Amino acid sequence: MNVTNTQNRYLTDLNEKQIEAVTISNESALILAGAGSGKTKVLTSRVAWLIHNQVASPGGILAVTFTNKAAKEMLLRISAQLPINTRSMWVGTFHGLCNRFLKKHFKDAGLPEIFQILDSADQKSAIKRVMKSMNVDEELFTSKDMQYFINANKEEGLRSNIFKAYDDISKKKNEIYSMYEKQCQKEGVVDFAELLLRCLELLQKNTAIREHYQSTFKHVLVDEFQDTSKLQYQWLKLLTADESYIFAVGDDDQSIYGFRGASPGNMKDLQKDFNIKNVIKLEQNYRSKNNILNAANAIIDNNKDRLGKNLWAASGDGDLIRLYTALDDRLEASYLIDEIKMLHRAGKSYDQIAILYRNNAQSRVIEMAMVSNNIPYRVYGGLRFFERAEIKHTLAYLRLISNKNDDNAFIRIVNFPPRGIGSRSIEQLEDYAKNNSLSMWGAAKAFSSENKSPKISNFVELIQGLEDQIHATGLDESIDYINTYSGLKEHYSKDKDGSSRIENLDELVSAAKSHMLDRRDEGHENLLTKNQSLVLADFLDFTSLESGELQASAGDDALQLMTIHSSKGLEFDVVFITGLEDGLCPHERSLLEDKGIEEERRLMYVAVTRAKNKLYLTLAQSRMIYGQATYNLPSRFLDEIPDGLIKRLSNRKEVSSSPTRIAPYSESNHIWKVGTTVSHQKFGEGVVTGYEGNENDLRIQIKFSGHGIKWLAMEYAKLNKA
DNA sequence: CCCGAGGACCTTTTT
DNA sequence: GGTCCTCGGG
Repeated sequence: MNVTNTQNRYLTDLNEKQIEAVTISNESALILAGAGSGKTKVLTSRVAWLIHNQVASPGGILAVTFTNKAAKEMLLRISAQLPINTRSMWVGTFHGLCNRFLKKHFKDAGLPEIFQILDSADQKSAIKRVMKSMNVDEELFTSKDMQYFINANKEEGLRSNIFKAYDDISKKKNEIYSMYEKQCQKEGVVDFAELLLRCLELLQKNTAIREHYQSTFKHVLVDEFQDTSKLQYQWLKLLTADESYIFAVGDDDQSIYGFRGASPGNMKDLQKDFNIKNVIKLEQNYRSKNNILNAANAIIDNNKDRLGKNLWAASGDGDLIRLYTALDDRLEASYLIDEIKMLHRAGKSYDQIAILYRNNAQSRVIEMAMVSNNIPYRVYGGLRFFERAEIKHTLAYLRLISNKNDDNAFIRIVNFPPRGIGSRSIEQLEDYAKNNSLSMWGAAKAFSSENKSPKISNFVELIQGLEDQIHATGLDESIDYINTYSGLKEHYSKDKDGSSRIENLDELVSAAKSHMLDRRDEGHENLLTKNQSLVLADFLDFTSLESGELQASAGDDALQLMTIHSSKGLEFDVVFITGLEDGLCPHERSLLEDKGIEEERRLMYVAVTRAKNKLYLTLAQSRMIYGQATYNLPSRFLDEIPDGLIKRLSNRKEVSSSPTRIAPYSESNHIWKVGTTVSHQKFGEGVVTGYEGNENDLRIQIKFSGHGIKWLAMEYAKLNKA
């Protein structure tokens, strides 16, 4: 490879493989980028290289990621490398870019100019409304099932008029789906899946638009390609015409989002569809010590169907991996405390230490231990800023002002804060709206002009007053005004724990302010001054698409607590992977799924490769799950790590004072293994989810499909293997 | 309208 | 065990 080119300062600190990836010419590429191999660096250097060498203009580049955080990071790093403005580049998330397309071509997409985006919670309540209006009770299936049905079909590109019902239930579901589509269209709202599907359909149906973008985007770059869904892949294909090239970066071993539609098979399809001759593998790892990498390599080697790669580092072996077995989950947590205190005394800052777990429920015990030991910590995940109830309330006022057809928003705030418009009045409005094909707002206005209800008239006036305010002053001031005059602040001031909610409402004002400043920096001055309605709509898009990561008190030196899933992409000096028990990690439910165990193994691989210098693996022999003590075996993944890499520690803090515990009964001694399907005379079919006791008194925990979770004493119960 | 009792639920998550 | 939702009485 010729790297002597003087023009390419973008290549100076890249390794040979990275350079090969960055400088690939006139062909599409699949870059198999292992954990810690400089994936983002390659992607942004690629953009810089393309532009610098005039292979592409900024406007000819489309780069897509999954999260806003990643998109921001990408833009930041591109502009750090290149002295150009990045405004003309299309860089963003799949949803953000689709929204941009749909906004630009709203007419061709069959949408109103100002349409609102529903987040999952909004979608669910919209579905509930449909089901209620069709008198479908949630006995047969829930609104959650329905939500899954709709999103899965949209993901498959199936509209309700194409879907083929195979039984009565799916027939009913499809009827609801159809009504839901109509309702969204009428109300001018679009859910997340719709953003993608609508955009795909726009490109499919409209040749002129499709060809325009195909000739515009010469280079389409995709990050985390293994996480793309089938729909997203189709979208990418449609945007990339014959003379365009796709540059996909991903790692099949880090595909952990199968459950939400990720289709790592796209990597194989890509090779075929884009005629990719050689996959470029980035295997040099710049993050972890070799003991850690070798453990990761050994674990992932048990998966079949990999594209295959082996990580290595030039940085030496490092410490052995420490494996600690605690008697129970509380003692596991106190081991964490001991180790962390020790590390901290040795000068390690808390924020370089992460505690990972498989599910969120596990954080409770750990958090309690942290609190009682005064160790600062931060839990990732959970409720986002824009998802908080009080924020959604103010946003609903804004949404209704922005789009009077948004019945979701109307219903949310018509009686919040309480203003004496009870469920009976709301039902009357609903009926009136239905009979006269009006929106709820339309019905309220009709009621108001006929003086049917003074309370509803007041509400109509309130909204109109707030709307005037929006047009009279800036967005942030208007939000402040709404917070007060809607009565929200007063309402929360009466609440005993309402003060934090009021703080959040004020925080929303600053969020609006900084959003406008960002827009100004991005050069959208026109958008900001010309038309208040568009300013508002733009802000509302922002609040739906950017869920608002917890305003991280970035300066704080705090321990990092998160699920393994949310640790993807991050790195820490010290990593504790906790709860390494069969049933938890791998999760018992994954054992029932096809290929489930392989995804769990990838999860383990992701967890292990987060660690730079020190890796701790911990497990507990017994653990409280759903209020029950459960006994699990050590995770099977632990057996996959070569012995030479591990230092085993066990029950270092023996608890002589604790009451006699039933020793965990080895699973190999009985036939009722976790995951076994069994049948019971009375309860029917079920799956073994745990067990406790000993030879003489063995009890098995079984989850029955119809009767929930039961503990059965094997001495009495008559069980058969199904 | 508010509050408390009772029931169902319980893997992972971004947009 | 905890949370979230629903429903019914005050």
